[in-house]
Amino acid sequence: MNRRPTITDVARTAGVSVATVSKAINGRDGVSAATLEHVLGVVAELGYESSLVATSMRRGRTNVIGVLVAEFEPFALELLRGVSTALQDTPYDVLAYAGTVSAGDHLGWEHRSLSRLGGTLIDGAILVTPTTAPTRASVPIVAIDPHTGPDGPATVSVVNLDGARAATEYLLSLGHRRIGHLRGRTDLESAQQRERGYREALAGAGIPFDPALVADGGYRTAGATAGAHALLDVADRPTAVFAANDLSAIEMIRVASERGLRVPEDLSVVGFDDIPEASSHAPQLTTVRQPLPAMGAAAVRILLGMLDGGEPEHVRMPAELIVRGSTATFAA
Amino acid sequence: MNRRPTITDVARTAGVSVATVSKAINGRDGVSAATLEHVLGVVAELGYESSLVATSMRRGRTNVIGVLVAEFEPFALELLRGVSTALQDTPYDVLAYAGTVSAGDHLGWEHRSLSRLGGTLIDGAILVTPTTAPTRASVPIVAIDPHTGPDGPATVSVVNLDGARAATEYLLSLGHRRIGHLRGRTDLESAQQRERGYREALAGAGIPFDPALVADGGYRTAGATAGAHALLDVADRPTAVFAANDLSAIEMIRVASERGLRVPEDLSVVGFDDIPEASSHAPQLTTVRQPLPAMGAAAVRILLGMLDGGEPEHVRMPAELIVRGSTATFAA
DNA sequence: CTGTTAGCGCCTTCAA
DNA sequence: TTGAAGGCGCTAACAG
Repeated sequence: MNRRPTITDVARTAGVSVATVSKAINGRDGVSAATLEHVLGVVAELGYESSLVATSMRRGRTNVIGVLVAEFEPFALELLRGVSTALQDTPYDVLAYAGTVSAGDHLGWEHRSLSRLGGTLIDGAILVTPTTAPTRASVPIVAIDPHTGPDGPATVSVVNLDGARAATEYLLSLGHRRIGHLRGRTDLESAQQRERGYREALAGAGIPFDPALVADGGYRTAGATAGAHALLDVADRPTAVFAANDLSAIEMIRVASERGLRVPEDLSVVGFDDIPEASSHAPQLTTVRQPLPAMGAAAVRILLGMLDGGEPEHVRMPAELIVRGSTATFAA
Repeated sequence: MNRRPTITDVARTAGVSVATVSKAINGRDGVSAATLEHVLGVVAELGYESSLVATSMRRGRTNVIGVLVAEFEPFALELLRGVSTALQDTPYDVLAYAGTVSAGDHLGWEHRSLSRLGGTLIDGAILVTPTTAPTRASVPIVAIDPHTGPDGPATVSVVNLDGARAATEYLLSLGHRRIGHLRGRTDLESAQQRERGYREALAGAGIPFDPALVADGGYRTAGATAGAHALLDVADRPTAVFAANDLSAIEMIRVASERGLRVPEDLSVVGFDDIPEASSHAPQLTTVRQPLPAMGAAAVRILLGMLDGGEPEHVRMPAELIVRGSTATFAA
């Protein structure tokens, strides 16, 4: 647990000033070949690496991109893969940060994380499903699955409306007429669009909208439990459910099973996202795929562009229905 | 892109000194109730959050745990989930860092990352499959799937030997006699143990070891390609392959398919890890499961203990054979 | 070519 | 109860 060597240790060992060491390390000129070699030798010997913290405090740039999340859940992790891969051959390192929300923080985790890391530790940030549209950011920002629609910061998202419509229309094509919706985090544009897609598909099929068939899921397993029960408690219970994401779809299935319903025989369920769990689940989940790694990569591209003086962009990527085993034709 | 508010901004706005703001924020006493309220009001108004960088530079602790990885691949991501979950109800935030290896860095990414973040940004570190046993660390460390065996830093790993033996014995039980091994990163203890388990199983069945049936995979997709080809190039080619991890198992299957071999009909393949891809792959992968989230949680437990003055521990978790579709009986 | 100085944002003595 | 001063490790002026 001995202290890491600092630039001062290097300077003392090499018998030169701290400034000279700094110059040597950073390849500035104004250092003789002999001194340079000597200093670098000491650096290697001591195993010195400059402190990211001190450097970033002094310098503007750190060459680190931050991926800010509320929580490391599958959705964020898949994005992270894409981000990481896209940053592979750039000089940037990736730093993923999950900030716990302090109790009385009204501004949300993204504000806190941004404020704590931005301007110092990270050169730019990718926000995953932020709960708010960050204003006054100190670094360039790209939001994935943003709070608001295309305005303000740069955004990357899928065509949620089309995806949701496709999912619902697929259930309709299977003969279902009582179709429930376990909706997502209503503060996110994605959840709103998915509900809208659901409604539009119903309307297109001439089915009147029944408010009782929509319950809150909040995109999270824990949050979906009550909603799942609620949907199954409806007198004329739905024969199919379009859940706003895979996590809540999986919870929907779990709750249904708990109540003795078989999926897909007694209840069809469609999710959204296509996280890895979707295909490893039993039964495998019919879902709407978001190209998560590609979305992460797109966010990187935009962010690097912005760091280079470019304009914020708004990218929409396609969503694709993936039919698997959690859906079946409605047997009246 | 306006600058984030600093403590100085708060002080100026509130009409007090920086020191007073600091005390107010950190709940130190020596601040009158009136001043406290006023200052906190300004803090809220300005949306001020202390800079993690500046704070960590000045203070020792940051309440941030670092998960240091070479790359965000599935193995690391699954661990990250466990770490994140385990840290949920603690005051610690999680910071995952993937440091790119600078060209001529002999000491490895973990040294660099540790040196750059340790002692300043993070209070403790969890190292994922480090390439070297870090000495002289400035913060408590737990290594997952460590370089060396149980000595030095705290470690978390599975019983690789048993897992590998179980995998190989399963292939033997299916009637296979020519069994290849696509081995892992030979610098890691896990890869060595897995090869040993493979050999012991063969020996136990009275099958002489054939060096031609062992090829290097290096745990990575790209690294496994050549090894996969090599195994299939052997005159009397293996009818089954035990790959040292899932990523190389999947690559093994891809290469086999490319050469017109069907899995599992013509070639059985077993992996190791049970990353999400294992079950979503077609065919689903027979593999040896590592309880990755649990391992991440165990690392957290140990690390928090060490931060609390506890001793380093060495935890071994069980590995379990999961039989799926990539293996079949050998039809002579 | 080298060293001295100042200061990034923050917290902690120590004085007033 | 408050504020002034120093310093964490580092880099960018500037001076020698």
